[in-house]
Amino acid sequence: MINKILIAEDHEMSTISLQKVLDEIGVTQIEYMYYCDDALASIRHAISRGNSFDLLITDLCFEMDGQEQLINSGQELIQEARILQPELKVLVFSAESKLSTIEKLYNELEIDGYVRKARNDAKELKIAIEEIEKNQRYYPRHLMQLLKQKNVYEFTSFDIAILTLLSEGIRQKDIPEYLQRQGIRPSGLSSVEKKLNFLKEEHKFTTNEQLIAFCKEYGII
Amino acid sequence: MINKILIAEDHEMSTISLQKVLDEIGVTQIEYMYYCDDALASIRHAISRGNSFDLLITDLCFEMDGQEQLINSGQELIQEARILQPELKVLVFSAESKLSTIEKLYNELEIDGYVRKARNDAKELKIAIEEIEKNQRYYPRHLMQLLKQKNVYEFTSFDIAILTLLSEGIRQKDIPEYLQRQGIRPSGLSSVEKKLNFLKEEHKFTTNEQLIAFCKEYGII
DNA sequence: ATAATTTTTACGGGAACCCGTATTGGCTTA
DNA sequence: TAAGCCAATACGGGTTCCCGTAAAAATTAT
Repeated sequence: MINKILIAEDHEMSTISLQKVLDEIGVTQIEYMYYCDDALASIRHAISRGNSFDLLITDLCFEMDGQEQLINSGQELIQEARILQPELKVLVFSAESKLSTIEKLYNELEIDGYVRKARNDAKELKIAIEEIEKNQRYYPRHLMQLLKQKNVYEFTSFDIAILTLLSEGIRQKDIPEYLQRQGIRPSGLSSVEKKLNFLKEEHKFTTNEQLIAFCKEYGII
Repeated sequence: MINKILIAEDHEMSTISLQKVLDEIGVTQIEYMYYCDDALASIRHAISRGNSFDLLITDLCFEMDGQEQLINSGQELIQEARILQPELKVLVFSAESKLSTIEKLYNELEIDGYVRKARNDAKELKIAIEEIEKNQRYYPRHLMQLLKQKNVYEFTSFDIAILTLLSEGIRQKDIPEYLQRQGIRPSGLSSVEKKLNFLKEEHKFTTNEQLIAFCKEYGII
C-alpha cells in the first residue's frame, strides 16, 4: 500500500495539483522538495527514522537558480535514491517526450511508471499510482503511440556529441581530437563526415547550418 | 475588478492548480477550455450573452491530438480574442523562456502579463493577477534577468535575412540571388561574407554553425 | 583459426568557404 | 563638374569542407 509519498518537483504549480490529485485518492503523507539534494536528504532521513517512503514522484529537469546543487536531474536523483532504498517505487512526472529518454528510464533506471505533463495527465497519474500500488509497471498511452510511429530518426549520443561540438564553434576537422579526449568512438574524421552526411541525407538537408538549426529548433541539442 | 476568467490550457494538471490559486484569491467564475477553438467560441458566446470575460489566462503551446483545430497556439488565440473583445485582459502562463517570444507577446500582442511555469509560479500568478486588476502590466522577474544579459548587438533585418537563408539550407554562394529576388540590398556575395564575419567577430564565434545555434537558442531566427 | 562482413580510418581531387586586396559605383561637398 | 569618401562588389590564393574510393581494423560467422 502506498501511503507515504515524496515529491521532487521545482514547479510550485505542479506540486499544488499533485497535492490535489493525491488527496483525491486518499494519500495522506506527502512531502515536497524543490531541489534534488533536499529530496535525497529527505529519503535518507526517513530511512534512518525507520519510516521510509513508499513512492517517489519526480520531475526530470530541475532548473538552476543561484545556489549550487550536487544533483540537478531526476535521473541522478533516482539513481542515488535506489542506492539508499532499492525497493523504493519511482514514478516520473515530466514534460519530456523523447522516446529514447523514456526508454532509458524504464530499462536502465527501472522506474515503475512515467506520466507525461500533457492532456489528461491528472487522470493518468491516478491510474499510474493504482498500477504501481499493485506492483505493476505503468506504461503511458502516448509511449505506445510513439513506439508505433518509430519511423522518426532517433539521434544517438554520438550524433549529439558531434552536433554539440559543431554548435560550440569547433571546426569539423578538429572534432576527432575532441571525441578522443571524451573517449567517444568512433572518432575518425571520416566517421564524423559520414555521420553528418547521413544526418543531412536522412532529413533532406543540404548544409550543416540547416542541420544545426533543426536540432536547435527541436531541442535535440 | 476581475471576476470572470477563461482558462485556455491543455494540461489537466495545470488547470487543477490554476483553480486552486484562483480560489485562494477569491475568483468564483472560472471556465476551462482545453482547445483554442473552444476557448474562442466561449469568448464569443460570453459576449453575445452580455457577460464577457474579464481575463484570459492562456498557455502558448497546445498539443495536437487527432482532431484538427483551426487555431492551435496561444498567440493566435490572443489575436483572435482581441478582435472579438479588444479590452480583454490577457495573462500568458507558459513554460516558454525565449526572450524574443516573450517580447513579441508584450509588444505585438500587448498582453498584460506573463508568468513562466517555473519555481514559485503560483506566487507569481497571484501577484500578476493583482497587478492586472490594478490595470497595470506585469513583467516577470526572470524577464528582467534575461533583459540584463541581453546581447548588446541588435540584429538587423538584413542579418536575419541572411541567417534565415543559411538555416534553410541555402548555400552561402547562392544567397546573393535569393537576396536580389527579395529586393534586399546589398546582395553581393562579398557583403554577405563581410556580414557573417562581422557577426562571428562580434560574438567571438568561429563557425557559421555556432552562429546559427546561437540565433536559434535566443529565437533570433 | 580463417574467412566473410561490417565498421572505421586514410587519402585525394574538386567545390565551397575564408579573408585580404583592388576595383567599381553612388553620394556628398567644394 | 570634379574630387573625395564610403559602401558594395569583384577577384584570387589559401584553407576547410565535401564526397568517392581504397585500405585497415574490428566484428561476426564458418
